[in-house]
Amino acid sequence: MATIERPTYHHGDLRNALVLAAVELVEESGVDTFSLREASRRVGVSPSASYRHFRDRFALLRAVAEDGFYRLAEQMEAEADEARAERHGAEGAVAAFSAMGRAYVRFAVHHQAQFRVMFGPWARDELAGPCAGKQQEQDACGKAAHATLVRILDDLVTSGALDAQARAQIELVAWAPMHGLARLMIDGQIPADDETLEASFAVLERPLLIGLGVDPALIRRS
Amino acid sequence: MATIERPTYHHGDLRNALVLAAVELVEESGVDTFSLREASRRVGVSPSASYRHFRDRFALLRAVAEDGFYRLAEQMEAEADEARAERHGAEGAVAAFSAMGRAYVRFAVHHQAQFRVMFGPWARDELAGPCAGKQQEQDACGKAAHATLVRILDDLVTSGALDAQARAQIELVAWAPMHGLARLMIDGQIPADDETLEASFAVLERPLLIGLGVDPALIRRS
DNA sequence: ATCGAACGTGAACAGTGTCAACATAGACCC
DNA sequence: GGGTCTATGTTGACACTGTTCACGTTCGAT
Repeated sequence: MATIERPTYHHGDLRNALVLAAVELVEESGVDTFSLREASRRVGVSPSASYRHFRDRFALLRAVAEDGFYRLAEQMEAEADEARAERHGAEGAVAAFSAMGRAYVRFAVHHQAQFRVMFGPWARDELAGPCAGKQQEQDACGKAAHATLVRILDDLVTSGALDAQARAQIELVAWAPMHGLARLMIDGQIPADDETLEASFAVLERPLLIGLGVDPALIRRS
Repeated sequence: MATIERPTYHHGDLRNALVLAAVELVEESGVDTFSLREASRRVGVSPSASYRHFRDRFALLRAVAEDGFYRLAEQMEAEADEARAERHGAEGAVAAFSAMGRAYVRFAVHHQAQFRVMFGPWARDELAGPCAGKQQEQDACGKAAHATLVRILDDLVTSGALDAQARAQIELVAWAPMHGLARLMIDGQIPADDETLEASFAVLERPLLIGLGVDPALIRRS
């Protein structure tokens, strides 16, 4: 008794449809109340059908996370490129770095529930079972976003904006504050509106760059 | 059919017992699989008994969070005081600040699941129902820990270690990186062992303080 | 056209949150 | 003491969940 009429017996793209529905559900009502049954229902398929594509409920959530990481990487890359395009040399590299950080936090605030799923506790199992396909990409989960980060950090050094010695530290020194700000906002410790976001980001950015030895003259307002 | 023999019909301290059991359960098997029924079972009481003390499952989790915030505040305060005691003036204030940050991250790593509960999405409902008692403390949830933070930050300024103008920013500039580091560790992005903790903390600390304008000479290794 | 594999269905199980009706025991007044 | 009130705990039920198993349906290759 499928809740949605479907012309064909086979769905055709069930896996993706489930992930999409799961993203929606999670954004609507949170991770805790997320139910595999309701996702199946929304897609118009019996609950057991989902088990052809995901070993269990958490496997589906992991797919939601993966989807999030790809979107995040896209977003970060796009905004970083745009920021760099308007400037050149070290200043461009710093602007790209800054834009990437802002994009990170913005993504979190605009996709709160999905962001929570991305860093949820259901990360490192083996994703075996029927979903072993796409082995190539299985671990590329968070890697895409991380690769973007690395690329932009390297630019900071090669453009001369950052001391090569600081390069080893900056990954953590940049990531932790942004991640912290993002979490504090989506978890309700800091208001999660766009103005607060911009203000908080600005407050965080300067001391960080200066502490790392970046010339303050290279830091510009967007 | 209580699973644990209990001499008296009334438990006597059920509310606290439930919170304690919930903390244990959450640390053992994570937040997602946490069940009110199992907490009740472990205490030796029927599931419905819990509803005399908590409106629903999330109310119990909120109590777990509250418990965590008190423990966190204790820990931070203790370690900060200890660090300050060994020094004096501005150097003492900086040492206390640093110790507090380390305590924050350490607490998160040593009480991973509870820390996650503390910042979970079940924060701001109204905690009505039968648990309306202790109205005085209801919102003091995260306040205790936050008050500790404020006190130590003020010390930074009054001791002269920090420019008064930077005071407005430091709350965020200090909190976000520490919170970010903590989350990255408990969520598996960064190894969660004590050595990595100390190393990462050290990497983060310097640029932060310097970026805020603290004299590097005041920063000492613990 | 046939046949195996991939995909989807239905019914079932145990476990869950939650509620309403009932049972017990302590407190408080006489 | 006895008698009532109220806080607390129990039983039994309902709807829902994750998950599995035996069974249909369709697609693709031979």
